[in-house]
Amino acid sequence: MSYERALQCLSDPTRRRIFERLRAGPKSVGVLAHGLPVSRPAVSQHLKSLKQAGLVKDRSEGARRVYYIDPEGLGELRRWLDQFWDDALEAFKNEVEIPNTPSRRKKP
Amino acid sequence: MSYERALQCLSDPTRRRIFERLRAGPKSVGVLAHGLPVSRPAVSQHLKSLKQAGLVKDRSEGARRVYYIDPEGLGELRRWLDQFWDDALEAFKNEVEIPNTPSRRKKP
DNA sequence: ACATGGAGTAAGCGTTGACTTACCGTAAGC
DNA sequence: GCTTACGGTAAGTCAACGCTTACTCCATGT
Repeated sequence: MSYERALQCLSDPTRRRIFERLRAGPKSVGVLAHGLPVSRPAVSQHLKSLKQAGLVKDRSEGARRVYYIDPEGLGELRRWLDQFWDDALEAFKNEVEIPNTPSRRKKP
Repeated sequence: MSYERALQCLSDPTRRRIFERLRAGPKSVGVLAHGLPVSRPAVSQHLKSLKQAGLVKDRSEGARRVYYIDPEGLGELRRWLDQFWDDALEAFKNEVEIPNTPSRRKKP
């Protein structure tokens, strides 16, 4: 239902960097923002998008908010891609190496 | 090297529609444009992007240009996603259901 | 209670990018 | 040859979006 959102989210480089940094483990917003070339509010906004796309979850840990990867959105994306992959491979076999313009050829 | 481009490409709804229509088989630009809510030049531009991302290939068939899905870009995307997926699942197990704010709780 | 730090929200700005119309090259048919 | 269909390119427009600064809320510590 929302692989569209996941794609949309992961298309942005900054958002991807945030997401990839979460791969090492859960991190707070401040920690995520530190080392990125954008301000902390920007990171907050990106995290909001990622959350809506089902790509991350968060829990509050005292005053901090800790984010971590949610396999949900990633799974949807994967399913969509896999289903595509199968069809694509099969269709590709029928189309491989059909020469360009079999009708007429330029003669210099 | 270019899963970034693939993501960027597939994030656009129109481009996705074009790409998904190619799943049924190779199609010319005109056929692709017909039935889409955008003009034919727009489709041309999208196809250019898709091609640069390694998501489609084209061959000329007389006066027509026929596009079809190229598994190359799809494969890169899939590899990136899969590698992510494994890490994400494992990391997720350690983080499931940690309650919010174990320290202090609101009492109404 | 007050001060501090961590994080989400609002408003505004600037850029990116998806779309349009108009134009140009090229291949097929008369 | 000329004409017609097909498709890529150019230039310009407008909305979407990523970022910033400012403000506010909440949780902790002294």
